[in-house]
Amino acid sequence: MAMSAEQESADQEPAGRDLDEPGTGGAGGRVTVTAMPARRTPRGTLSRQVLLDSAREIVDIGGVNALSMRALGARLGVDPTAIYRHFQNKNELLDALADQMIRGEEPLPATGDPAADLRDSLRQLRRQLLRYPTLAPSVLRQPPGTGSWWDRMEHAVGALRATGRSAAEAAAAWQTLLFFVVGHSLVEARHLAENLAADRVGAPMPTVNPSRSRYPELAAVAPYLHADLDDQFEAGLDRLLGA
Amino acid sequence: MAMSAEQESADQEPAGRDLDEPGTGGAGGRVTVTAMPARRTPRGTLSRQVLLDSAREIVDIGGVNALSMRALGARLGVDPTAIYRHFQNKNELLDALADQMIRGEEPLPATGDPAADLRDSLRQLRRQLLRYPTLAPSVLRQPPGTGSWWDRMEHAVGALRATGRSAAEAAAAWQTLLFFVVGHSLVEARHLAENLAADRVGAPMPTVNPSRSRYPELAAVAPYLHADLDDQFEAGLDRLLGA
DNA sequence: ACCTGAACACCGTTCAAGT
DNA sequence: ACCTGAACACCGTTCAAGT
Repeated sequence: MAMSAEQESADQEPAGRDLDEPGTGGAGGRVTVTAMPARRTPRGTLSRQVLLDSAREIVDIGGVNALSMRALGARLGVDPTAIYRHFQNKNELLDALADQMIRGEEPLPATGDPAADLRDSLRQLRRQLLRYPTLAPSVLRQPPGTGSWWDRMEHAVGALRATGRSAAEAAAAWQTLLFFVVGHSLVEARHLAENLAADRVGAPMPTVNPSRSRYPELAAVAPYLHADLDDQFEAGLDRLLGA
Repeated sequence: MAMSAEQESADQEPAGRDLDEPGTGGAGGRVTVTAMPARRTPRGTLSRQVLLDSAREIVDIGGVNALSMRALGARLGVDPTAIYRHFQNKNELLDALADQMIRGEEPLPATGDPAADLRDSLRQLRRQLLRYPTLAPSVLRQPPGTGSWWDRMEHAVGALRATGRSAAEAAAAWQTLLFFVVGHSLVEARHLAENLAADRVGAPMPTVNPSRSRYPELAAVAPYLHADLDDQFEAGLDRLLGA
């Protein structure tokens, strides 16, 4: 990741960062990631990679809403419209960002134990989404079966077949697993993003505490709901892979 | 629902509606949902319900990006800032919209066959998300265990227990099922939204056709991947509920 | 070839003013 | 009590111009 250390100079604003999709006007919580030494990037050094790295830093510090063409330009000491030499528009930039998030930086696990490798690769994907909580919903930009998904899919399907599953079984298992991991991670990511925005970190998911009269079933089951999200995730994998 | 029929007067613009999160400037594809008879809403008739209904119409016609405070005001013949009497801000409006999407309009199935009712309720949830493809990601605004989820959860957990599962089993099964349904539906919804934006409807998901040399596992498994998303969804439920 | 600057058509939100 | 209008501080993107 290599995030610049200078991020915490804007400590004056008490509120956290923006969480929600649209522009979010003047009210509290705007963090201007832009404010930087703003070393003017010399001509010819702008490139997709340079832009993507800066964009990821902005997202890391201020969330995806802090990422505007203007903020990105400012961070690099460059006119915002210069970005359009390298990306057709902001959507293309977000696509590329999503692709990098899916790919990640760690190699896919290859210990020789296919069952363990499969689980690890799914944990890896989850970790990757939780690392950029506000960017996580952008995974949906890359439909499974395109871009960075291919390598993950090849790896997972290979592992499934290596555990003795037929091609048909492996195909079906992969599709179900993937949707579970995506669903789980997106719900978690949203929760994480909300906590980051409110500057409380590590808050647990709201405990289900239903009124026994209105929600008798829920009340009966509440003690068994996994409070810990790691446990919940692993239990889901157990269920889908056959513990 | 009850969407006004007058939507297709803005037929001049060839391109579809906006898909992507941010404002999306001048380029093709902007549909102004605003253009309406703009009957001036008389004083005192503005309410949360009126605003939500109009907002849903805008989302239905132009996608979630067409929903701006200004557009909503214009649709009702009202100053945009009047909305702030009824919702603190746009996020609160989107929360309420998400809540209505999760709740839906059909009652939860209650045929007496708990296994069938459970599956039906999950299909219902999926349908509800696919009905507003661009709004679908907003389900993440309501974390499971809040708002409209409670009734769905009560219903599902009740059904699971009625099929003989223990409380612990029912809790674990529900959590896994929910994440699968959410993941599946969000991926589908994105695909749907993209097709609507491009004015091609009913296009299938991109077929996985990997090069046999780079992706041998994928190639072996490709024929078994469900091309049809309904089948894929049902297969996932089979897997999670024990066919 | 690559970047700049001004401009266009939008945003969400606040606040003083009107009825 | 409820709505309006002007204003503020933003957006993404285009296009002619500069170096």
